[in-house]
Amino acid sequence: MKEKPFLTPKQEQVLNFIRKRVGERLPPTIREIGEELGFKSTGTVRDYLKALMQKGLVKRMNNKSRAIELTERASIKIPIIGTINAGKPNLAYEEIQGYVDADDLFLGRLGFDDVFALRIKGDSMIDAGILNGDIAVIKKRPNADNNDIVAALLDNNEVTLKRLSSKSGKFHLEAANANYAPIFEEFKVIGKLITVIRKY
Amino acid sequence: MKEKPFLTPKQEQVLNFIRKRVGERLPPTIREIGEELGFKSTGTVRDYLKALMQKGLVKRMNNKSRAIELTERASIKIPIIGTINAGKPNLAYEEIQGYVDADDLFLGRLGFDDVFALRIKGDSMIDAGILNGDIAVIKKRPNADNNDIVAALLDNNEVTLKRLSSKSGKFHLEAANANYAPIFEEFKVIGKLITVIRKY
DNA sequence: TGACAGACCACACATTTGTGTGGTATATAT
DNA sequence: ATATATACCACACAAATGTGTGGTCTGTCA
Repeated sequence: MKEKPFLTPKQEQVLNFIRKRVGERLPPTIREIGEELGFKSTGTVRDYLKALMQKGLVKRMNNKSRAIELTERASIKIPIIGTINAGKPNLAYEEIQGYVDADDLFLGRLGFDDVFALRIKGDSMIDAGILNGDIAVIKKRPNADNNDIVAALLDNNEVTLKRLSSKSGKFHLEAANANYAPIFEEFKVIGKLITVIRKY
Repeated sequence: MKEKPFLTPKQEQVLNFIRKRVGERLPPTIREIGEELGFKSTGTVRDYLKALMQKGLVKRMNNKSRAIELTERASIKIPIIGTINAGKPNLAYEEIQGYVDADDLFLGRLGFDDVFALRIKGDSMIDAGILNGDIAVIKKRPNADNNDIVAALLDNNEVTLKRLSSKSGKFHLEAANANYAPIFEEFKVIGKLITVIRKY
């Protein structure tokens, strides 16, 4: 008995082309897909799209140009790999543990309006793994919970990233670095840390 | 003399709608824009698009449906703020220091083919600010430079993230945690760390 | 020997979508 | 007073794009 692959090679090519185009911004038209893969008939492409739809990989809207959507299942993902088999020359993707969705990995469906970023200066949060130069993505909020890392506005009009801490009912700010003293002065929480990104 | 805003309010509405749709996957058609903003003529929308193009905010391709692209200047960005003025109730965006491009902040124009991610287990790189649970985005490469952080394949078929180090001509792997000994055994570099992402 | 899926093509047709010309009206600049 | 820009609308038309029907050929499954 042969292995019945989930997708035929051609189907995968079609899907990959859609992935590529979606990633590059504009989903392709039916004719663009055909052109790319060498199909001379739009009907052929529709057959493939039908197959991909039946397998739950793409969704479409009727009569709308370029309205091809990748489903959760097919969207652009980065594989999270675990152990790699040394016998293989390339990464053994059979050992994939899961996927990181390229899109919502970091921004996802957040409204862009309530999000801003701070570039970290200094080492006051180094013990929390937040280094100088990192980008801290903050979701605006006027408050946060105990132990959350927050962006706070200090009296001197500076913004700082610190851990919110409550001792005996009152909130204060704590650095994650023994060289910095906690801040007990007035401050205002302006947002909560949701993501840290560091580029090398 | 009145302030001459860069964009009229309506122009900004059009731009924001395009931003929204682009972010949601499918750029709008001219008629979709008109519908959203209450324009009854496609000509009106084209006038706006023309204005936005002249201001260098959008690019278009002729005769292609939905082929509206945001330029660098107009693309979806997250502001990096610096000092915040305490006098204002909201974030003072006048003090924006720059922008992080939402897209290429982390994945950018990398080919998805040569990228994978590892979820960090353990604390062996903690002094490099890479914590348990972080996602390390790796670009596949068979080699790297001294001091690069790399994903390496060990003899026991495990993948590990360590700093590549050369002493006396020979490469070995070093953890960023005094509790872990350097690795002098055989290993193969499979990729180089390009980004670390941590979600809270 | 069907039955059926994969892999195609040819075309006609319907819709959607982009283009272009020509208006109207208001406000500001010169 | 006359441009010039904003701010629209109405249409006609063309090009792009999606839909649908009806094939052919091949291989596999039962």
